[in-house]
Amino acid sequence: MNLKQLSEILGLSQTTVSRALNGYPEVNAETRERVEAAARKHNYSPNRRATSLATGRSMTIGHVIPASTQHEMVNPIFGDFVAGAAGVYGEEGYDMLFSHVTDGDEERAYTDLKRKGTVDGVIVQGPKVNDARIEVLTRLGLPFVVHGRSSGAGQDYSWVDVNNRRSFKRATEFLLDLGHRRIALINGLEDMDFAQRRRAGYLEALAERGVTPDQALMRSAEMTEVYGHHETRDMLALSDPPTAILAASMISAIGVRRAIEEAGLTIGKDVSVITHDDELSYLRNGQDVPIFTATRSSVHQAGRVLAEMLLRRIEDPSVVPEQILLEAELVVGRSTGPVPTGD
Amino acid sequence: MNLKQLSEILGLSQTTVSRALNGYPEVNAETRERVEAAARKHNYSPNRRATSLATGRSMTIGHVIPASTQHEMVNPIFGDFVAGAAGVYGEEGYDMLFSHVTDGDEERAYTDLKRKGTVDGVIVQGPKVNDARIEVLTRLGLPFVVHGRSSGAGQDYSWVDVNNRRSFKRATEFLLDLGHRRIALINGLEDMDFAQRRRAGYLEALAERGVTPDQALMRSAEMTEVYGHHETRDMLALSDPPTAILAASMISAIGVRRAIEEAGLTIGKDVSVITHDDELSYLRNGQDVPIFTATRSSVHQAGRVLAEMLLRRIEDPSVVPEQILLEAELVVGRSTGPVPTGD
DNA sequence: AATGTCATTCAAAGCGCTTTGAAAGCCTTT
DNA sequence: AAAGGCTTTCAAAGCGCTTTGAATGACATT
Repeated sequence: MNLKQLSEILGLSQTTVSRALNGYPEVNAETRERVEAAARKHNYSPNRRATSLATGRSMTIGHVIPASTQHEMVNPIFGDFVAGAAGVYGEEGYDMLFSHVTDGDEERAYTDLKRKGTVDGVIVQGPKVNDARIEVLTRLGLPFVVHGRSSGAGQDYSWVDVNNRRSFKRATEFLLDLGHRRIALINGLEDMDFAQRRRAGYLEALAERGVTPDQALMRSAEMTEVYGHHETRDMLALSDPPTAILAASMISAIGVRRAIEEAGLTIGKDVSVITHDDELSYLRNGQDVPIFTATRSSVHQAGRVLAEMLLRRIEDPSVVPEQILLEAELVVGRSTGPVPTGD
Repeated sequence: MNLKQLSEILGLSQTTVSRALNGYPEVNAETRERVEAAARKHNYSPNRRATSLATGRSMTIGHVIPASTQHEMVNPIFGDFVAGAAGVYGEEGYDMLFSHVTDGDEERAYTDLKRKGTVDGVIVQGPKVNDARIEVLTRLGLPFVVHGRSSGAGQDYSWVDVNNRRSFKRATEFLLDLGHRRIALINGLEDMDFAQRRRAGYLEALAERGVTPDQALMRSAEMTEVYGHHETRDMLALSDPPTAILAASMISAIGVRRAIEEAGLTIGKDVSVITHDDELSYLRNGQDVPIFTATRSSVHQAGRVLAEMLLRRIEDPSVVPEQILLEAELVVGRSTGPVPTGD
């Protein structure tokens, strides 16, 4: 059932039927009702591709997944973020498209997306320091918003980010207040912008209290469970092990906990742990009392906010870029305590 | 730059340029080269929507996410599965589209997808017992494959599944061999088909050894960490607590571990744990020696296999449905041991 | 009665591509 | 020299929709 057939059945022109269905005012109320009834009856809905070709809009939002950072996709954080965005897309009638790109081809991918008209806009995830994508997208004129920021990207662009520097600074201060001096940072990959900012906050807090940072206590990699475990085990074996650990995600914090327990130590007593908590649906930080003391910020919510921002930009691309900086809460759980008195 | 412009530049008809670019044989070799060079030079690539409209193929695969089972998307397992599928789509030039559907509207969503021509096929995830989607899709004639099976769906359809019954039977037997008799099952949601089969395997093993199943030791819910923790804590408080636990996923197993340790017990000694391990990228089951004894089957691999199967069906919808039953390995880790001798 | 206005409706062009059916040009065969 | 067969190219139709510009008819105004 297509528009032509429907209009023939109704004895109307395609124009009138199309207008009736799309809510244009210059259609007789009675006619409109007849058309709508017929559409329902014959189960008509317009062909997306044809509509898209005619209007120049695809009603689809793109997410480009590079093959290397394919890890991006398997990261549980990704799921919650994307689910947040998808909720908004759904409400507004947009679909979400993932384009899987072989490495280094990102620029070409965006160019293609624009030229082929596959999507109306894209969300940039996991921005690195000095991320090239921002310049490419600005140049292409393809509407986009960034989850996070990219230091040194130059352009003025739309983003939503957590105040990573401040939240990690506060977390570090919290540990310092408890008397800890040997504080380790199990960070994410440091070419990621967020990881840089977290480290900056951590270092800033140490500096203000006159604590000299120790390279041996600063680790950086993709935030898996095994990684959290491995680095913790490694650091606990040091002659001067940390008494507190800052972890970058719930997943690596789980590895941290495993290593601490394997070492026969008690979390929150022998070793304090603070993690960043993205409020992942499948990895809630406990039920009533949080398992981990944590800097908390919902990545699901961030997904919603970004999607809304992007749709606004698509509506009116001329609007000036928006920036939203979310503050993370510092919630106290059972994983932190005063520094153990040496004996 | 579109086809018309490109053909004007070249002094050729659109037909010839289109054919040259699409590898049709009836184009002079020299002409083809000229066309290809020009296309590269002017950075031409065909408009997806127009191509799609003309050919009737969208080169897109759909995944429908119901709002309720939106949890589906935030499930870390989902990420790995989808990444596996996305890899195949990428290689074959397909895109992946997520359609977010308000609840109960799934049937309409599929109907729309078909009628609007948005996708060439869909992957059905998380099939329930007697899943209605299979009948709908068969009726619509929209190519599809199922990740898992749906008992009682009647139709003959294509699927890839893990032998859940057998793997949970083996895991149970493994525990029985170690002398365990109080074996708990922390299952997934039991309207999910896979959970039913796992329970069947578990019960079968118990029955063959003459062990009477205990309802108090069988739990079922969405496989989060908190759930694993909660049920374990609850069961350990029983007057006759389990000495072994079967968990449905790494995530809930992590919660199980937490509860065991909180109770001051040692995993693998006081309580044995076996989990199903989907080989999630961010939640590897240890590095060399597995953390948990586990039934292991890569969900990433399943994603690849299903995607390939679907593309085959799209190529030739008349081909008879394929079915692949994957066997899970039973790998022994440090979470299982002989039943503690009562004292 | 002639003119102007408004509310409705329509025919046709256009979005950018693929594909059908025909034409043109050049060889080969008779 | 005419006919037939290849190879290569092309004009035009068609995919299903939106949208422009025009037409129609009813009604109010002069």
